[in-house]
Amino acid sequence: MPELAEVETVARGLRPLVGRTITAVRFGKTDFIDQPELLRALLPESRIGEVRRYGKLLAIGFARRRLDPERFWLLVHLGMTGQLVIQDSGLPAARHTHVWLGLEDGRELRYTDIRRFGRMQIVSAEGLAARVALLGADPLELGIAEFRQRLGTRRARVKALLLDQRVLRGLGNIYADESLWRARLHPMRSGSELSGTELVRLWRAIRTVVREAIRRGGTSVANYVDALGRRGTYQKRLRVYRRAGLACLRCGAKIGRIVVAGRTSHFCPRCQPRRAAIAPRRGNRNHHGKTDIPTPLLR
DNA sequence: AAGATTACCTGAAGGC
DNA sequence: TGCCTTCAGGTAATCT
Repeated sequence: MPELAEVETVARGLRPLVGRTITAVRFGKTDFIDQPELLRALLPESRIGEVRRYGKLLAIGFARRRLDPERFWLLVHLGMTGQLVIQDSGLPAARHTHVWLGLEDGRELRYTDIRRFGRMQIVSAEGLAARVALLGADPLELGIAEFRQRLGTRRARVKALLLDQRVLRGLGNIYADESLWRARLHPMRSGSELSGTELVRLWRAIRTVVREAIRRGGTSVANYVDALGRRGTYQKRLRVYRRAGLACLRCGAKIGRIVVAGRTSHFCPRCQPRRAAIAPRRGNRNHHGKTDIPTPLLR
């Protein structure tokens, strides 16, 4: 579910809680929490100092109010169906709510997760840094040079690269498909086979798609809601995702559906050809040192 | 190194 | 209505 745009929207919704203190912790199931006892021990009497997002990972910074001034971070990954919602403690909790963090003003920060693919844990500043070091670049922060370096040198399929959080952090199945459609690239193309122009197209497409998705509060195709329980509206802007069998909004061809990198991928077989639609020039040599075989220019 | 497969867990949707 | 299968926005482990 929650990809970069959704998690960013949740993070923004949580920021008004900065300065608030947790008064109580209550759990339902805890099998998705790393050391639930630690949360129970540290969170009460701790003040929310900061809310950050690294890709799909939420990091909520805390400081103990009394005792040691030690700071720590609550990491929350929403998985597929995780929700963090601020609610009045009087309201009945949704089914599958497993963590309640009471606030001094009578509200609660509640974590609900139907499938419990999400994860929660407390880490130190060093622990946070170690986690972030495993992640790739933020799609909105990296420049074209680094983008080229990170994708253009890899032989894996471009769809797999977009989904790999060590390459770029924050893209998931929806925004990967939407970005590839926008850039007119087949999901099975290899990173190293992409031309400079194609890489620029992809870099731009990702920025456009993700920025617009954030502006629209994310995509709600099933469960996703923000910290105030509101759905996003980017689902109205989707161009290929979940449109298999329908006409491509750019060329009219029938949108296809294949599995790439173990994930369902939607694409337009005409706009996103498997082979680069580049007219080869005489004497042009590809990376194998062989002359390019002319591929029919579609469209 | 990259890809395929499986697993984690629950619910929705479709076929019969 | 019920039963069965398939699929779902994520990630990690294991095998080839």
